[in-house]
Amino acid sequence: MTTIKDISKVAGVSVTTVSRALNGYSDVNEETRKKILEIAKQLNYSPNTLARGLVMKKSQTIGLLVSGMNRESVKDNLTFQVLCGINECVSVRNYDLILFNTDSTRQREKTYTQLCRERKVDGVIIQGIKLDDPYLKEVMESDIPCVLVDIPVETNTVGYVTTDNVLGAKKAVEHLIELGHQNIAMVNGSNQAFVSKQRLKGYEIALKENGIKVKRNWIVDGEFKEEMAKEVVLSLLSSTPEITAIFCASDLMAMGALKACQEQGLVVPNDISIIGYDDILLASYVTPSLTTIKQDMFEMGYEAADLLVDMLEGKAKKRHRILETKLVQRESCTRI
Amino acid sequence: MTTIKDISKVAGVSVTTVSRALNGYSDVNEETRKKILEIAKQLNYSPNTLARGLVMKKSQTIGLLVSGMNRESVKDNLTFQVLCGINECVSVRNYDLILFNTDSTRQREKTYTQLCRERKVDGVIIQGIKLDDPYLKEVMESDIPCVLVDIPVETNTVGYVTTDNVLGAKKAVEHLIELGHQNIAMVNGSNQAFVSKQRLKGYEIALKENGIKVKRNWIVDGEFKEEMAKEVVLSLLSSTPEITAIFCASDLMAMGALKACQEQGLVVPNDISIIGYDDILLASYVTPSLTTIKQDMFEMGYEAADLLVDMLEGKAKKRHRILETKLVQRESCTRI
DNA sequence: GTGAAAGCGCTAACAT
DNA sequence: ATGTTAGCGCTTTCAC
Repeated sequence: MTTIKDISKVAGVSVTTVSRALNGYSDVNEETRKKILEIAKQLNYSPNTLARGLVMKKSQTIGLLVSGMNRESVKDNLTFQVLCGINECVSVRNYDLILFNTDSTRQREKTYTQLCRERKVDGVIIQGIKLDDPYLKEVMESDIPCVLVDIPVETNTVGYVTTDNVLGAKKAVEHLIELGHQNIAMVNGSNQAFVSKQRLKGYEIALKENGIKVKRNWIVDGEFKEEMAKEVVLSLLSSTPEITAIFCASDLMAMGALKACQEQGLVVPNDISIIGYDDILLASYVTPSLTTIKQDMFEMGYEAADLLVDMLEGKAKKRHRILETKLVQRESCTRI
Repeated sequence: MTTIKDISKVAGVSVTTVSRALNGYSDVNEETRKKILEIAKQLNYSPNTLARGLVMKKSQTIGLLVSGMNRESVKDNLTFQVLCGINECVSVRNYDLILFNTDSTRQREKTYTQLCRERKVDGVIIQGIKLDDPYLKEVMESDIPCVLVDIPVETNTVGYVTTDNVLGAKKAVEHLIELGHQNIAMVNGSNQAFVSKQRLKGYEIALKENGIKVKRNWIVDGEFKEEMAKEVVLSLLSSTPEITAIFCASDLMAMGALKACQEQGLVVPNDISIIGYDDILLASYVTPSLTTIKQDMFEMGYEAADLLVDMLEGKAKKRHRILETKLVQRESCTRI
C-alpha cells in the first residue's frame, strides 16, 4: 500500500509537502505539486481515511440509523426510497454512509452515542424511529449533529425533515367531504408515532371546519399494519354501519380496510369510500386502486441528507425542512 | 472523549494493560481487569475504531457496492430485500456496513479498489452489477475479499451467491409444458446479465427435453424493463400469433407482457399464459396475479454476508452458495 | 515554499 | 502479570 511517505521519498520532498500538495493547499510550488500528483498517480496512491480521520477527528462519514430493515418490512418500500434519496445526496456531497443496525437481536447492546463515537461519524440520519424509542432521548441529549426523518425535534445539533402531516390528512378528509361524505371514520397508526398524532389532528380540523362532529369511537388504531387494520375495520363496520368513508393513515392499512370491506360484501367505492396515505407502490395496483395522499420519500431522504451536510458545513439557516404532499385520485373514493 | 490513556491513569496501570483487559486477553489479573472494566464504564469509554483500524489494518467493516438505488428502481424492491438480508447477517456477526455509491453523477470517479482501500474495508459485497461492468474486472484482479450476488465468479478471494437460474427457468417452462403448452415464447432480460444467459439455457433445455424445437424469433429481449417488455411482446404477438404462453425472465417484464396482451384484447390466462420470475411483491397484486418462480432475495443477501464473513475468518469451505427457487402458482397460467 | 517534529488512539512486540 | 516502546498514516503547528 502506497503512503505519502513513499511518495515523499520518490519526490524527494517531505511528507508535509506531499500532504499539502495532495490536499490542494496554495502554499506549494506548482512544479512540486505537479510532480507529486504525478508520482501519486504512478504509485496508485489512495489516502488512508482511517489515519486522516484519526487526526482530524472526523471521518467524512454519515451514520444511518434505520429501523425497518427486516424480513417483514418488505411490503412498504418507503424505507428503501428514503435510503435511495439519502444515498443519492450523500454521494453528491462527497460523504460515505455507514449503516448501523437497530433491530437485530444484538439491538440495544450499544447506545446511540457509542455507535456514533466509535465510528467517528460526522453526523447521523435517523429513520423509522418511534417517539418512545430510547434512542430518541439520547439523540436530543447528545451533541452529535443529527437529522430525524418524520420526527420534529429541533435543538442546536438536531434537525428534521417531514411533510405537513396535518395538512395532508386535512386534504384527504376534505376530499371525502367534497365528495359528499359526512360519516367519515379514521384508521390511525400507532399512538407513539408522531405522524399519527398529526394526521389525527388534520382529520379533526377538516371535520370541524366543515361543521361535522368528531366521534371518538369512529377513530380506531391499526398499528400501521395491514392485518390489524382489517380487524379493526371489521369491527368498526359492524358497530357503526352508518359510516360511508374511511380515512386510513397509511396505504397498507387502507389495503387492510379494503379487504375488510370486501369480506363484508361491501363494494368499494360504491358502498364505502376509502382513502389512504403515503402512495406506496401497491396503491396503484390493488383493486380498486387507492386514492391517497402522496409523499415523496425519495425527496425526504435527499433533503434529510442535504440538511445534515448543510448543518455539518455550517450552511444551514434553519434546521428543519417541510415537504409537500399531494392528493392522488384513483378509484377507491366516489361521490356519495 | 475518554481514551484508554485516561483509563490507564485512573486505574494506575499502563495503556497496554488497559488494552489487553478491554480486549479480553487472558494474561491479565482478574482483579485488574475488573477494575479497568469498572472505570471504563464510569468514564463512559468507547473505543476509537479508526485508531484501532489504523494499527490493525482492518476495520471490521464490510463495503457494499450496490447499483440500483436511484429514483427509478422503486418498483422492484429486490435490491432492498438483499440489503435487508445483508444488514441482518452483518449485524449478527458484528460487522458494520459501509455503503459505496455506484450510480450517481460522481460515478466512476474512483475505482473499486480505491474505494475499498481508502476505507480499509475487510471485504465487499457487490449487488446489481452487470457482466460488462468495469468494476467486475477490477474485482477479479484485486485481492480484496469479495462476494458477488448473482454473478458466478470464483477466485481465491472472490466468491458468489446465486440461485440455480437454469433450473428455475426450466421449472417455469416445464410447468407451461405440463399445462399443455407447446408454443412458448421467452422474454429475456439483458444479454449482459448473467442470470439472463442462465435462464435462457433453462428455457432451451426444458423445450428440448420435451421434444419441442427452439425458435430463435420467439426469444425477445425486454431489458428487464416493464415498458420495453410490453413493446417487444406487442410485436411478438402480431408476428407470431400462434404462441400460447410466454416465459418472462422477470416479473416486471411479465407485467409488461400482461399489459401488451390486454392491449391486444387477449385475456390472460384464457387466451395466453404468462409466467414470470422473481416473485416480487407486485406479482400477487396485479390482475391476474402472476404465476412465477420465487427467489428469496432476503436469504440471498443474508447468505452473501455470511459467506463473506466466513471467508474473512477463514471458515469458508467453498466460496459459493447456490440457493433454491420455487414455483409459485397463481392465476396467470392455465391448461390449454 | 518547505521541513522537522509532535501527536491523534490504539495494538503489539519485547522486555521485565 | 505488567510496563516500555515503537509505529500505523496522516495533518498541523512552528521554524526556517
